[in-house]
Amino acid sequence: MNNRRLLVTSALPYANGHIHIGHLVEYIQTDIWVRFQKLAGQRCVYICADDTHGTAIMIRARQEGISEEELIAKMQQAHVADFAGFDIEFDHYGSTHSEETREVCIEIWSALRKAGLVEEREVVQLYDTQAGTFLADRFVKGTCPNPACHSPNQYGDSCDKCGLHYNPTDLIDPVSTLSGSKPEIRKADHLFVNIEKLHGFLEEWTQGGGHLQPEVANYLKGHFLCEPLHDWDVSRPAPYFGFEIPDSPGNYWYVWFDAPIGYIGSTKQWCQRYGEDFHRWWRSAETEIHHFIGKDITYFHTLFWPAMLKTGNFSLPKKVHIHGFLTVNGEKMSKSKGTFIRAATYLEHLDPSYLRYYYASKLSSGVDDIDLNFDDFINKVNSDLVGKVVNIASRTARFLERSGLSVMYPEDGGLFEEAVRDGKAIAEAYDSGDFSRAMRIIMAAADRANRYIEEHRPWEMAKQREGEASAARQVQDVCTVGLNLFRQIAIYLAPVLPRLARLTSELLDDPILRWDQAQRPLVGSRVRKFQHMMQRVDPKRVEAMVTASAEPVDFDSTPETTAATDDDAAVRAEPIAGTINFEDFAKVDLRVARVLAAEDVAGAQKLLKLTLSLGGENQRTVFAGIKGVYQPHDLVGRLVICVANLAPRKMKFGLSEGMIVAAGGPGSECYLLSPDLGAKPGQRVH
RNA sequence: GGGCCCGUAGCUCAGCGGUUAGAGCAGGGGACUCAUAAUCCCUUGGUCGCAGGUUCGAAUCCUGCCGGGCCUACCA
Repeated sequence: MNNRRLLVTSALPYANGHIHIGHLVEYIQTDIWVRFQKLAGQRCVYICADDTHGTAIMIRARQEGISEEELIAKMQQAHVADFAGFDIEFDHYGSTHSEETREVCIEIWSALRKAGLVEEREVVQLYDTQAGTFLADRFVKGTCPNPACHSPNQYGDSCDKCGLHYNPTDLIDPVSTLSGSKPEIRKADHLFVNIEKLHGFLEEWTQGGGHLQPEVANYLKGHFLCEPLHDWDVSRPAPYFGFEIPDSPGNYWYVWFDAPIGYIGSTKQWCQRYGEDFHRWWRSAETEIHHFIGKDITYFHTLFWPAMLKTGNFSLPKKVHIHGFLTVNGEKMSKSKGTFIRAATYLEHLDPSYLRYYYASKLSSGVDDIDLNFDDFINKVNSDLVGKVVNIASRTARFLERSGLSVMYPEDGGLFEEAVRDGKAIAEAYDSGDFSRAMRIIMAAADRANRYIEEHRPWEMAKQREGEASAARQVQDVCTVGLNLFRQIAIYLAPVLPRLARLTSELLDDPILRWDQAQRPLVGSRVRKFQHMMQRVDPKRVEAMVTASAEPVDFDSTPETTAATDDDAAVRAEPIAGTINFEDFAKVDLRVARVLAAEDVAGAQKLLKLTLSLGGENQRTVFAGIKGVYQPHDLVGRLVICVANLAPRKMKFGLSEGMIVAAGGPGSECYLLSPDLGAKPGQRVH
């Protein structure tokens, strides 16, 4: 396993949005893996870049009134800053909008042509004459073509009301979301890659060689490779922000064609910068290529990408590491709930080490989703990192400020050796991507260290009369053991917590640079004055971060949303009730009703007597506690909502056969609900 | 509609065919006071989503169902 050459990539973030905590799962995961490999002595290069092309970028630049180049430059700057804030250390961070990427695109394209894999076909699409562009499905809205549905305001691919799938050209009254104008149907020639011709190769590559996690290989086999592969549409007609296809003027490569090529383009830039031989990295069996991606882009990285590399005569990935998605508190990230947290927002409130450790403690080599649960997050970080790990240094280093570490490593009951043996298992876990296993082993070592200190009670010996050399030496020995156990742990955690490794290096005046430093105890060296290495997580800061994230500060919000300025007084006064299922809800029969008559009830302080019509002969007498808020003559004729199947209740003034619904707290304001225009008495509310 | 993944103690997860199912955190009791109310010892707590099947033996394999997450859509 020694002396490997590794070229590692994370998926290229799209230049249309900011980095958020969901993205960070992948970059932190990759960074930990890379740092581990480097620490272990491998030659390892971490390459990434911004993904900059496509319609979305073009549109966004127009909206902001700047050029695409300005937009992507601005975004790249923001991305780089976010990554740096989380200690994600790329060897090179480039852009797909580069000459190097263009060169490689041309190279692979020529190879595809030469291999006879490119075909031209006509595609019918909607075209926005005002914006001067073809419209992707999501840029068209109209009425659902299903005669039984006809829901308005549906996207160009399917109806979210009836579920029908159709072509954007089938929409009734289609409207471009870009200009609001009515698009026209136009034809254009597109270029397709016939990857079915590489079916045999893809079958072999995906199913063997350990290039993919077993569940991924299985998934591809069952769903793509069991039948002919579809041609891949890789061109888009002008206008389009991207690279124009040299032998097909007016057509551009689709963003997903050049995005992965950005891995190679960015490596090329790195090679030029450091005088490396490009061919040794991308066209040589001596280099292992490792891609880290999310499961949503499996398809591109495990079928198209290997097909392109193979045809272009580049090295194929040794492994594509696929991770799941992030949920927050068990749910998909939500802008309104404040769980859609941008990297920059996180950094304003919390230490990046917390998130790095938390993700590490949850990541396995599988494709499972991981959940960020804030209570768990606070507990885990405080208890594992501050209570256990940092605590070891905190309770021993102070005793060694004067004496330094013992000159000979003392007898420790085999603890140091035990942790040396752990190092092997931890290294294997890191290498295989099973970080949560590594964290578990490390925390067990931390528990042993704390127990050791507890049992040997250095503080008692320290209290003994001054001048007792033997007692002083005992304190020194016990703390030398404790601090060495801590140092091992800091080395093992260095891929996850580079900051802690740096602080440990400073404390012991001995830089942590290599994994195998954990195999030999440090002796005789001085110990600097101890300072806190990590603060506990303050739950208030987490809360503040969520609150800050709930504000609609991002550029991505859809135009339909309104900035919410309402306060939460009502919800605080009366908290949301426990969850019910649909059946519970369905038991309540709410109906539209018209007020036929309304009268004061003699002797009653709050009640009005209402006669309601549910249409036809259906009439109800209802006593409602709204006297003083509504005048009887204002109610007659209006529509209200009533609970139609509520058990009748005998009241002092007569039988009430239902209830009308109103908003507002008890005894305070009261607002009757009424249906929108067009509702008829007797209609049920669903 | 199709698919992938998950469902084990209050919470987060490990175990993935073989002794009485484990850990951390939280809860309860005690000890200690060097340490960022940290640490140490003891302890409560589980029909391993449900129902069938395979097996000498199933949390672990198979089938179906239920619940959750996610992806995708004339492409699966």
